[in-house]
Amino acid sequence: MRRRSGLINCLQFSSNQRVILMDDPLTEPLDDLTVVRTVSLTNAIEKQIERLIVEGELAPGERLNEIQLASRFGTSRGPLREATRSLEAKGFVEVIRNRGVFVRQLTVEEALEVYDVRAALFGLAGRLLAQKMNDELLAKLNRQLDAMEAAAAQSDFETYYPLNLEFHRTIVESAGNKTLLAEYLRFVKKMHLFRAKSLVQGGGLAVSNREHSEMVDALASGDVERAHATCWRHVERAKARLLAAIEAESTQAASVS
Amino acid sequence: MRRRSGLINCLQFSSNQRVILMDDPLTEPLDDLTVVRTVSLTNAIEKQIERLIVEGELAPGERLNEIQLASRFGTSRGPLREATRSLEAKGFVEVIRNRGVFVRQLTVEEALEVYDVRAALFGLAGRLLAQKMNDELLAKLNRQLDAMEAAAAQSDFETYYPLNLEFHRTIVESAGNKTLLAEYLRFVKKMHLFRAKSLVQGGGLAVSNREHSEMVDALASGDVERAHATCWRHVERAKARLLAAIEAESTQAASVS
DNA sequence: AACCTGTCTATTGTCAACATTTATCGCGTG
DNA sequence: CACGCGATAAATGTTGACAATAGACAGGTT
Repeated sequence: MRRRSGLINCLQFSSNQRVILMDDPLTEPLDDLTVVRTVSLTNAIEKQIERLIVEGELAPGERLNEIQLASRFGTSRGPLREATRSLEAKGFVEVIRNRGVFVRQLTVEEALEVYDVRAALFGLAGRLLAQKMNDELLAKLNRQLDAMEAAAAQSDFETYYPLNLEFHRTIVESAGNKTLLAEYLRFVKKMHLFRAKSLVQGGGLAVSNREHSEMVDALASGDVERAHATCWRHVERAKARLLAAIEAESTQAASVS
Repeated sequence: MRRRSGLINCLQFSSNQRVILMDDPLTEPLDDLTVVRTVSLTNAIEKQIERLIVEGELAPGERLNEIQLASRFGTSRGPLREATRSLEAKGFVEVIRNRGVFVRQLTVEEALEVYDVRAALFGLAGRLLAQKMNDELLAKLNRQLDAMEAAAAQSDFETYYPLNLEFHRTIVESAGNKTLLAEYLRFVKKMHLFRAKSLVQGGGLAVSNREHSEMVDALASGDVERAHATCWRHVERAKARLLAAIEAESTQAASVS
């Protein structure tokens, strides 16, 4: 099949052959078709590789084999290379000339750097949101708070973690600065590149939720400076928890060996 | 010349044919050659396009013709497309499928968004730097302050502007957070995409320099919160000046028409 | 005159092939 | 046995060609 001649164009995967792009008017409604047309192969591939990285199938430090990935996605190397160059610019992979593309690895120092930047961005979100807080939004945040508390009470981490992400996203999204949101989300994703992902995600459910309550209170108070400081401090505390976890890990490893 | 067979590989330009990549051991010292070997064609092209955008040869909204640019750089379209995908991820161009690549245009709203994010990042820089200030660094900042003051006294904007950029860069760079520096620089570059570039660069030399003095004082005081607030406010004031300039421009245009 | 329609052209999307470099592995030598 | 060295294989860098799309334009119709 050298040419797909406008029939079917799909991205296929290892175990579950998932169809991403459809171009067949017989099997697909017309509305979806127009959507499909706007997505380039490069974009689709980029998203898929990003997924593989975030979900851990591609581990930090691992090399991305162009030929292998291209055949897996059912495309040539051209679009794949374009996708990896985009991912490089976003900081998810590292390209070394004549050597290949590698999933970016975050050192402890870089992870701490990212936390500081995230703190600054999240602080800005708090500042902006405090100025435009309304009842509807407050109700939404309180709902999310309750849901997290319920999950925390049962120590249900699988439920808690996505709720936690969504809560933070709501705050940044509601701040109303799209540039800020895009950067914030990029940095959150970037933390997945840190070797000890579990350490990042860990850190007391109940403790975290107490901070979340404080944050909502500060945001609702309308006190811009307080909201700013509270949101900033929340990320700083997460950074401190990570640091503590790393040190606990290393002393434990030292005592074992 | 189908193959360059390891002799000369150059990027050529319209009026002045500038040689960017050299691979000829006869004309180029070996040290430079090794450097050249590590730079991919894609990277070189990307940097050149970025230069064309920042210097204004490629105006915001303008389309980048792949064939034309590729022939101008003396390469094929492959590396060029990779370069544009990287620039897209960095937010300098916009890619529309089957239509082409366009130099990104910043609306007023987006420009103001960028200012807010920059304020947050620069505030973080101030916070970090206040904690690690030393005599040597303070002397450097004061030297830059003096140089700017001298240029401002003569209303020599051509000298003042790069000094101003360098001063801010010194602060962010000295903060010691590489992630922060990279993001900060990207946002500064992004402001070049705003239609009214002159408005961004404008805004009272003397006024700005008074703020710079305050900033250095705050950084030297060791008071983290004060340094944070002062640096943040400096960017916020620049934003306010831009906003005022835009409104002055629009009212002027309204009165003329 | 406005509008629709079919054709044509310029440009982008994608691919397969070739050139070049790096990594691997077996082999001989000190 | 360790170490360097050369042939081989595999992967990346780059290219030119072909397919498909969007925009321009001319011609006919209402």
